[in-house]
Amino acid sequence: MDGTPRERARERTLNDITRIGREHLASHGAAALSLRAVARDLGVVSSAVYRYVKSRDELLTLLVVDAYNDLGDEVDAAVARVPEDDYLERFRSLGQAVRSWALREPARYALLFGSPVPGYHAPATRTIGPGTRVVLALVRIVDGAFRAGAAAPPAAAPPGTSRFEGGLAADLAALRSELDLAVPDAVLARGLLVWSSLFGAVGFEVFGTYGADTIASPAELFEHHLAVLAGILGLA
Amino acid sequence: MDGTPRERARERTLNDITRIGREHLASHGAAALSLRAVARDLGVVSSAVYRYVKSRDELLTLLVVDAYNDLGDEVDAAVARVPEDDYLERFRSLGQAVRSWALREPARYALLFGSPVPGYHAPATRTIGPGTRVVLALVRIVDGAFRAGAAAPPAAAPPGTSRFEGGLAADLAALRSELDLAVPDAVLARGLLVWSSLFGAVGFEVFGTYGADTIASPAELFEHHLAVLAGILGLA
DNA sequence: TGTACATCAGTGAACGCGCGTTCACTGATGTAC
DNA sequence: TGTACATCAGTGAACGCGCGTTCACTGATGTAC
Repeated sequence: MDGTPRERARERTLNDITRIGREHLASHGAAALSLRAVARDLGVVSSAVYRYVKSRDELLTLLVVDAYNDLGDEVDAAVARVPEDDYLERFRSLGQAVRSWALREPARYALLFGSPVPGYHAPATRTIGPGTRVVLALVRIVDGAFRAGAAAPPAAAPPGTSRFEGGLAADLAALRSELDLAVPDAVLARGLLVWSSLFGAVGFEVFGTYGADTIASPAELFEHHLAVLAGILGLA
Repeated sequence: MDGTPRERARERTLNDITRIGREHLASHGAAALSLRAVARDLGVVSSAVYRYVKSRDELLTLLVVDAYNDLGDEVDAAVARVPEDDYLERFRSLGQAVRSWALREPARYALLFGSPVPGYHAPATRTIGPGTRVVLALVRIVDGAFRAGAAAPPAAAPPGTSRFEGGLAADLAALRSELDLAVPDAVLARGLLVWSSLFGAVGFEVFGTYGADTIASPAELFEHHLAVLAGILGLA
């Protein structure tokens, strides 16, 4: 709300650009996102967009960050709606939030979790923060449950694997210290599995990998998946 | 090897086209796949390609089917390498085959399991068969293990879900009769979860969703994931 | 075996389209004195 | 309060590029008699 009129106009235009970009993403996909088309919809000559955005890639970055934050906001809100000590319900709420966002915004979901856009590399400095919000929220739930004694850690090593050693143990240790976690390796690794499984299930649904005629009740199937995933995390 | 010389030449050229298509897929992504570029690499004028392929979309379909079959062949071979009654090992072999194919062929993996190509719809009649080979192989393992009494079915309903009812129960029943399976709902549904989880884990790795610096030992992490997934299928 | 004809692969030009990016410019809005 | 100057949004033309698809054509290969 503050800033000179010029600054406010500039911000409004930037918002218009990302909004139009979102719309093009939805209708034509990330690979076809074009500055010229955005300019057209903005009602402005194509070169004018360069006052706001250095290049097509920067527009993509804008949209990536925007989408990560939108998803992150929604997930955080969904989690916060559940009492802090109801870890199972917090987890399910997180999962449902991811799914419903993805179904509502398939193109933005594809931008974040689908095929990489050819020729584009998201600059880590700008995307890492927003890009880790969901997994962070998930890990916080798992860690909280563990600290509260509300999660039954896996009794034995899963069949066929040795205990955690070598590179993986180092990865897990680094994560634990970086995020200040209490969970042991076995639980943290399961948290990562649940993370990728969640997006696997959502991706199959959003991208239509289940045949449409095969699974007529995807919502129920997803409910089931969440329950099983909660089970492997030991959430009561 | 048979057919007239003309027919053999035609087949050779068609193979060249799909091979070049694969290469372009790998270097530029599906959305940028272009008949003109393929023609250039084939050493032929762009309109000549239309003798072999009706349109760009048909080339994409060719590549989709080709990729599904390549993956399917590799998975089938990996599974067949393990004794029929070693269900756990057959499952792990399947998972590893999917992962190694995906890492070797990231662009083709993206074509099959990544974002849909904007404006392109795979014709079901040609892709359903090849597209279901992996899940079929997986379900066969799970069903075989169940029939042999080698899988411990989940003891109780997962927490927070009712028994299978309504649409989901109908979906599962349809699958069971269509594929001539013996597994109960609870196991079949877990099979579907494992299926999507497998591709979730592979997709995260192929698409770089784990930060590269976060997970330095993805192979070990994947081993772990497979073991846990085998566990939720009750494979000994 | 030879000839007439049909089939087919590949050519080259053209259609109309869209793209990212640069550049010198106009004119309005803001700022310093 | 008024004037001189700086800043900045937006213009319009141009650059060189690539795309899918159609069309009438040439010339080689195959086939029927």
